[in-house]
Amino acid sequence: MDTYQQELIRDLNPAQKLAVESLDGPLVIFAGAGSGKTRVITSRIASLIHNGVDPRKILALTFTNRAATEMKQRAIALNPKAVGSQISTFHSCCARWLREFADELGFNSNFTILDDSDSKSVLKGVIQKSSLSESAKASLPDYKQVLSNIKVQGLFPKDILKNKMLDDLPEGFDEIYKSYQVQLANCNSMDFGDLMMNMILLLRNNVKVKQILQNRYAYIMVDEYQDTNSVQIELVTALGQGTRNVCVVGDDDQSIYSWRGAKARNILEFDRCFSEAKTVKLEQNYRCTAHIIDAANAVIKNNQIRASKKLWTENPQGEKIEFVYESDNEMEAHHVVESIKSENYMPEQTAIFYRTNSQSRLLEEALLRENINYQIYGTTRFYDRVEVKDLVAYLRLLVNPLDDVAFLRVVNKPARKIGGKSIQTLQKYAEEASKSLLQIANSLSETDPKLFHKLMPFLACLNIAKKNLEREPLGNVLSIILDQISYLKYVEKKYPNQFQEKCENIHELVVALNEFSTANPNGKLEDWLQNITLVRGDNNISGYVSLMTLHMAKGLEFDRVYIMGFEDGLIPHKNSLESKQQLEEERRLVYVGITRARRKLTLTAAYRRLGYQGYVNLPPSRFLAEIPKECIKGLVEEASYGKLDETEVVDEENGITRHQSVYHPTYGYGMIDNIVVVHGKQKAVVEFDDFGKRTVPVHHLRV
DNA sequence: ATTAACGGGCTTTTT
DNA sequence: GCCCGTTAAT
Repeated sequence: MDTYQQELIRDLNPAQKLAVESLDGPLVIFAGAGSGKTRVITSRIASLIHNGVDPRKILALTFTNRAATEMKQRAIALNPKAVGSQISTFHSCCARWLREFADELGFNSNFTILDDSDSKSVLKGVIQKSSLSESAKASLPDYKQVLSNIKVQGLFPKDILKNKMLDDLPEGFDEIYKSYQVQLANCNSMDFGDLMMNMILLLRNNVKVKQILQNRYAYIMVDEYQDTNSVQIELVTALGQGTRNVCVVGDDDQSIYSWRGAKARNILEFDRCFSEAKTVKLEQNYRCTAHIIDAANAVIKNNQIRASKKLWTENPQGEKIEFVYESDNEMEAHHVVESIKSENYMPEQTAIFYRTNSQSRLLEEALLRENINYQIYGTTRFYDRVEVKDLVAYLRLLVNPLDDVAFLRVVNKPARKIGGKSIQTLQKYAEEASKSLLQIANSLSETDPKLFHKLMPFLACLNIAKKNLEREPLGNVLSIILDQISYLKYVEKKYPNQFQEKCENIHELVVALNEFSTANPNGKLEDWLQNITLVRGDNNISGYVSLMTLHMAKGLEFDRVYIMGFEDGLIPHKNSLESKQQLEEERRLVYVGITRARRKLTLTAAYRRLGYQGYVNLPPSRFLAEIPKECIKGLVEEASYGKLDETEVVDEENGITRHQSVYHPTYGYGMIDNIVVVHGKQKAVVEFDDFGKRTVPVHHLRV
């Protein structure tokens, strides 16, 4: 062993060393939270290259772009040659391979990748054209969910027809599925599921492609293996069949994507495909305080379906976990923000987690009020904004003229008096001629001059933009489009209140495009487009507090963590209360959340929560009762966990009851809306005449 | 006859 | 808050 390798494994524990040194042959690494998983994988990559393996023959697959980026950066830090290795997400890899082998599948390599909302609108069109009953047509969201479900199981339309066991599918699903795929093929487009499915199709049926890819990669590593679905398993096994140097890493206790087709038992059954596989368990946690690890272990041990494994740590006990029970969700947000202000953790080392995306709104408002910079991971993505999606649709049409989805999105934006009827006739023409909407639109000058006239400005804009595509930086091409269609004017008229914000987004888009052109002088618009569909903006900006769902939190770590909405109905979610399996997954979600915190953790709940319609009362989460008392402070009576206390609290002594007019020394006059217990103390929720709704201690009030 | 604008009903988690 | 069905405007 030379000095480089000695340095690489210095201060690794024995299990980690074993994992880094077992380079050849199949290997399963069970890696508990904070057990140094990424360090192990990246050291393996560095070591392989150091041993003379061509970096390009190393493939590492992850689920999130963030994981891929981090892995790549850390591998490069250990061995600069790792820059040549392919480290990216399943979806990006598949997209890359599919562009390379598109013609083998009858696609053009500039195909469009449809995101979920695009896919939904195609599905909507297909259902409307179908011969389904009206009542079946009404349940569109069902179809979208079923379709995604079917695809993550790797079922093609022909499998649906054969498989009579799938008889709980909605009416006419097989027909819808078939025409949906035909429609997508006509548009030279693929949805997220297709990226995986089409790759499988190639590997199954195309020996040439299979051999090329098997020879291309000598070492394969898969992160978060507990989250793989059957299609991804098939992909990994097919690619790894040649050299059998397949290393998978995961933790069944962190399996939180079963609703997306992930099968945690994949990691337990890895040796079914690779019978000679070795196993390594990483159980020492280097991340969290002992209190946090104790709490996490105590919670997860209530799950019955799991491999035996126990996380331990040598870290100090640290501060107790804190439970905070506030009167409503607004106060909950307020409390978190005040807490962040009062403590001195670095903003980029502070994170706030919640179960549903909608919970972020109040929190954002509270953070904005206090001028705390924050960033949201995941949805509400920049590229999901209407104005950005519209402009991206214009760009998509430049690259892929068959993209009917993009066409339909923007043909009438800004309004050009092209509504449902015009679209119908256009679709009829297109179908008769077997052309895309854009192609047929361009050829209407004789057949339908009236419609053609209405389409003119739209078509002209695209033509002008296309002419500039070769010679101008991409941002300038977008500016030309903006100018041609007077898009800013349209936005100002349609969204007067959000005009400035949307302008900034548009400007940012132009800048992003120009930056891309500068960074990749030979970069094509299609490369940029693929990136924005598959890559989310998710880097950790310094000076910013991070907000995200519990699902997004996996794989991250922060000194200071808050988990909000720790209530039965949110955590566990109300839709998961029915089955034991679903409840266990919710518990794993809590486990993931807890183990993100390095130093201090706060769980918050609200007595009542203002939702889409009025207030709902949710009891504190049942999972609180599973946390040992010595790890946590601030709990109210145990009896209330998982059960709602309906009794109204009234302060008889002071004559304070609901709907009572009161006076507060700071806020003046108001009316009591409700009286609640916070931290065992009575507080009144008061609607003040001049200050709106506030929660104040009862003893500050005068009748 | 068509298109544009307005108000009502739901909201889990994501590549 | 977002998507959809209804009404008002052309």
